[in-house]
Amino acid sequence: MNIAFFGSADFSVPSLHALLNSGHTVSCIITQPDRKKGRGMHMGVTAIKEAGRSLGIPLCQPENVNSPESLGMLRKLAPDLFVVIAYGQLLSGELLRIPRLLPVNIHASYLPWYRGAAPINWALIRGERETGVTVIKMTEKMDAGPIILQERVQILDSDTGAALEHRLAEAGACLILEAIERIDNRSFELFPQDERSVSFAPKLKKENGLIDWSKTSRDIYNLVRGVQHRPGAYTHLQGRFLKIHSVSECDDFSAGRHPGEIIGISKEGIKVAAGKGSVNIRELQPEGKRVMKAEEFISGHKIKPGDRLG
RNA sequence: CGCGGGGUGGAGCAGCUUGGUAGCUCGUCAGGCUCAUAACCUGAAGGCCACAGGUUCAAAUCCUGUCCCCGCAA
Repeated sequence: MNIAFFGSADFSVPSLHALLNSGHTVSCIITQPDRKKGRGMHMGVTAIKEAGRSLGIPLCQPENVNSPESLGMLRKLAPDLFVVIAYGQLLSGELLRIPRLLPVNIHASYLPWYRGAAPINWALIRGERETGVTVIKMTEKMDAGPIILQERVQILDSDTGAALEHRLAEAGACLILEAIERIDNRSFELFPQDERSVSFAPKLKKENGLIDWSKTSRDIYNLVRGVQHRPGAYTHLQGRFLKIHSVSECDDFSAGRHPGEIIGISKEGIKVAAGKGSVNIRELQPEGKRVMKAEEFISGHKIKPGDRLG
C-alpha cells in the first residue's frame, strides 16, 4: 500500500511506526508546520516530525493542507490511502477524493460517542468505564464518516489522560493495520454511525480545568485525571493560582465543611472537603514552581485546616 | 525579541525593600523516653546563598551579564 500519512500529536506516533514496521510504503508524512510556541516563543515541532526525522520519508508541513499546491503535491504521489490521525487540520472534500481507495481516520473513541478533538479527556472527565478506538472512512464532516472497524478499550480506575492515551494509541495502531488489510482484500464494510447516539468531546479550554469543589469527590477525581497536564486542573489558594496534578478520593464525611475547605494536612496529602466526600491532594504545583508532592509543599507553605481552596 | 515568578544545607520555604552573627518546617544521623511507634524529648552533621564580573571596609542582600527551572499567554 502506498500511504500518505497525516498526523501531528503523540497519539499518531505508534500508528506511524506500525505502518512502517508492517511493510507498507509511507510515501509522505504530512504534519502541522513548526510554530512559535511555549515560553519565549521558540519554534516547536510536532511529535510526528520528531518521530519521522530520521526515517528518510518526505515531510510536508503545509500551512493549509487544502491549498492548490498541497492538493497538487498529494495528487502527484497517487496514494492508495490517506491515513489521518490527530493531524489538526480539516480536510476538504476535494482533498479526500485524492486517494485511490480511501481516506481513513483513526479516532480515539468508540464512535459515535465523543466526536471531536478531546475524546480521551472527556471520557475520563465523564467517568466512563469504557471507551475505544475507531477507524472510519473520512467525510467532510468531522468524525462523522462510516465506521470500518472499531474496538472497545476499558478505562481503568487508575487511568490518567496520559496512560489511557498511550493504550488507545497502541490499540489504534493495531486496528489501522487490520483495517488496511481488509481494505486491501476488499473485505470490509462501511457502517454508518448512529446519529441518535452522537456525543461530542470539544477541545478542552483552560477553564475546563477549574475545580468545582462543590462537586463530588468522584467528579473531582475524574476531572483531575482527565485534564492532567493538558490543560491541567487548577484551583486557587491564598489568591494564587494552584495547579492540581494528582488527587485520591476519600470517603470522609465532610458535612458541615465548606466545599474547598482544608480539613486535614499530613504526609499523605492535603485533604479537602468536596460537595460529597473529600479528596486528598497528592501532587500539586504552585504558580512559578515545579510540580511537587503535597508533603514537600506543606514543608514550606503555611497552610492550616480551615483554609479554603477555590 | 509575548508577559511574569524563581534558583539559599537532601526536600519545600523565609531572609533581599532598610548591605554587617545562615533562619523555618521536614528529612538524615546519634542518644533518650516508651511494651512499642510513623509519636515525643535532646543533640549533631550538612550551605563557596545558580554562575561570572562590578560597587563597598563589608554582598544571599545593590548593579551588570550568563546559564537553568517554572506559571500565564499563544
